[in-house]
Amino acid sequence: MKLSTKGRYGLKAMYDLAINYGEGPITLKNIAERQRISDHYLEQLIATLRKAGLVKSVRGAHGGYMLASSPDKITVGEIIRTLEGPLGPSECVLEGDPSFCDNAECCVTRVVWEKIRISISEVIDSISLQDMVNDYHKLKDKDHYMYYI
Amino acid sequence: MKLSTKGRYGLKAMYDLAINYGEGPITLKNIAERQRISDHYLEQLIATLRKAGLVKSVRGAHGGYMLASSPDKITVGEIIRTLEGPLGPSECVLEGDPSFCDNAECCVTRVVWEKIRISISEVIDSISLQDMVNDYHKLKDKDHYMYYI
DNA sequence: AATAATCCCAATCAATCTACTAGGGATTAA
DNA sequence: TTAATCCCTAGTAGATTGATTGGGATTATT
Repeated sequence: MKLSTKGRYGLKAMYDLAINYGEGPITLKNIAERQRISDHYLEQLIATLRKAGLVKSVRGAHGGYMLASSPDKITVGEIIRTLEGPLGPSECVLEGDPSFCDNAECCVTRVVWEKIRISISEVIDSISLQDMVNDYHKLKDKDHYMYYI
Repeated sequence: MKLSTKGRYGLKAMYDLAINYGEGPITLKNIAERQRISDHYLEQLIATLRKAGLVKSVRGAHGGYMLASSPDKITVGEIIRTLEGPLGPSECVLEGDPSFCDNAECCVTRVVWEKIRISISEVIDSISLQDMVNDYHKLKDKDHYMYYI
């Protein structure tokens, strides 16, 4: 019941871009260093986010990446779904196209999975990158000496 | 972000035992057939549940399994944790002993994982096997012709 | 025009995990 | 004694994870 590193690293990267929103393109290398992620691996994740329209890229020297829209317009849910696919603790309750199950109409166990899926969705859809940036500034103001990425 | 079949089959099996609570020992073969699970595989899951004290066994001919306590005393959370281990979308927020992270005190991403973990816990700890049995009876009363396991 | 910095892309791979299967031993009711 | 059951250990094919490798394309700067 864990997220893979796709979702985890991906959110870290998007959060990093949110912290640096408005500063022009941020290089992959910088993000990877700050977030301590293999840069080649992160490249693949960012490619997915770019194709999904969450991130824009600038090629060539002085290029890099930036959020495609402002941090308050991007939710944690969009990011995680883009990288991990439709959410749900079981195939039969996956968002969008739950795979068919003979018993779906009357499966009591399924009711449980559905409740779990909904509660996860509620959490991740209610948190925007801006919320995370706000948390960052709160933490930063409390302990000046620490590095909060 | 899916549960493995351990948690999914395990809950199905426990639900089956809850439906048949008070009827004496239920054989593994019966459970496996009703729930359409490989019996040898289910055996391993039930062994785990038995060692955790959620299920009692009766050996020999006419033996089988039964819940160790009444369905209202057993939650979905106990069952899933027993089979899947401590819950959490990321190592750093696992229940019980979150693995150490240099950044834990000030990691904004971690705050998100913590919220997900808590919301999942709230759902699974609030549902007992008795709740599932009640759902079963409600469904059964509505559509008499279907087989609700 | 040359160069260095960057993004872009496809293929490969070791390690781990998942969902079993195989094969046999121990216990007990009939 | 026998058949029905639980109990236990080991193996395993296939999928997935989390990368690594090795290049190509684009662009700012010199």
